[in-house]
Amino acid sequence: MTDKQRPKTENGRSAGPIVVAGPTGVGKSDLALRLARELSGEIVNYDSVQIYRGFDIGSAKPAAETRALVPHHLYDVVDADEEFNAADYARLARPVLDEIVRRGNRPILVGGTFFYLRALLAGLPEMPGRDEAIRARISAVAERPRGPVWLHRWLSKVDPPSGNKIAPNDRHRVERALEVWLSSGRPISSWQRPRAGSGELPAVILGLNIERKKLVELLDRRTERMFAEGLVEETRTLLQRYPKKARPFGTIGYREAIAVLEGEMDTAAAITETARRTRAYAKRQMTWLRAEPDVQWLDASNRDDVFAAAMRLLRG
RNA sequence: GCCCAGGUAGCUCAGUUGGUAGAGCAGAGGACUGAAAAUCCUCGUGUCGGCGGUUCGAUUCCGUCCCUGGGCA
Repeated sequence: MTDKQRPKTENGRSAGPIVVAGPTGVGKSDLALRLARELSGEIVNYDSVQIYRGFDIGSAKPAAETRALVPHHLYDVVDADEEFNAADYARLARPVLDEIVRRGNRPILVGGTFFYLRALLAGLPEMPGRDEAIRARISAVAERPRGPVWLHRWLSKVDPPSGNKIAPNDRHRVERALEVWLSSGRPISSWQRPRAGSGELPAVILGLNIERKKLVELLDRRTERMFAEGLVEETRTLLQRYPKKARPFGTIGYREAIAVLEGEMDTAAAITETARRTRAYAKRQMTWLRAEPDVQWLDASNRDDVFAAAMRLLRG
């Protein structure tokens, strides 16, 4: 995205959404809040777990008091037992963004699920969506002893590029590719993203980053805090409302909390494991973001400094 | 002091019936087309505790010493 393409308002500021990105725990929510207050912004979540009702502690969801300060959108809008994915997210978020702009405010996207962000900003190919019946057939095969291998061979036959690109063990992608093939008769690799420009939303992407060692410290402490603040109890309550196989129960922290409730892990082990997975997650986020073009990197070691740097960047 | 079990990759360990060794985890890098906090891919030379001995060759067998854990005194 060049400055030329970016629409300008009367005062010369770019009017597109601001995206706050970076690994988990760097202080994205904090910066987003400050920016929102300064720029009459409204916050829009793009975190795949914070979107769920009731998954608060483990997802580090902004507190109610914080949310009262500035409009916050797309938190607590999905139930854990509902099917929800990136396409649903994009469908949900697009009108929210439009309304904010219509109100004359600035959308500030904050979260960590860059796949959702991409689905929203760049769009997804207009290919068939999820089909539970087809899914069921495919996973029935996947359950068999050599099932996954068989599925991957099948994929390679009907869609060589995908067979080549997707690892046999990457069952989510193998199964989705076959799902598209079965429901459309077309290989998933033949579906293209919508043309650039059509519906694409211009955005300023702020990438927050801090030294890895410092981040790890922050994450370890945050994990301990989550358990101290009652992550296990929160999970116990949520399990009364949603089936254990509900998607968000597989996420970082909740999976471990369930293990504690079932007596498979003691709290200390759960904390270690959660911290471990959090670090791995932060790393994956950095990998994604590094490959993303047009990210404006900011040093997030100090909260006041990032804010100042972000403002300078947005005004300049 | 004696007996037993160990000392192998940052950690937990496997293994070599003697030919200088390999998994998981950690760590690093990467992928990402409706499960994405998910799912997956790539990367492992380390005086195999020290010193001697036997041997063409020892991390592997023998001796001895050191260290750790447990037991007995």
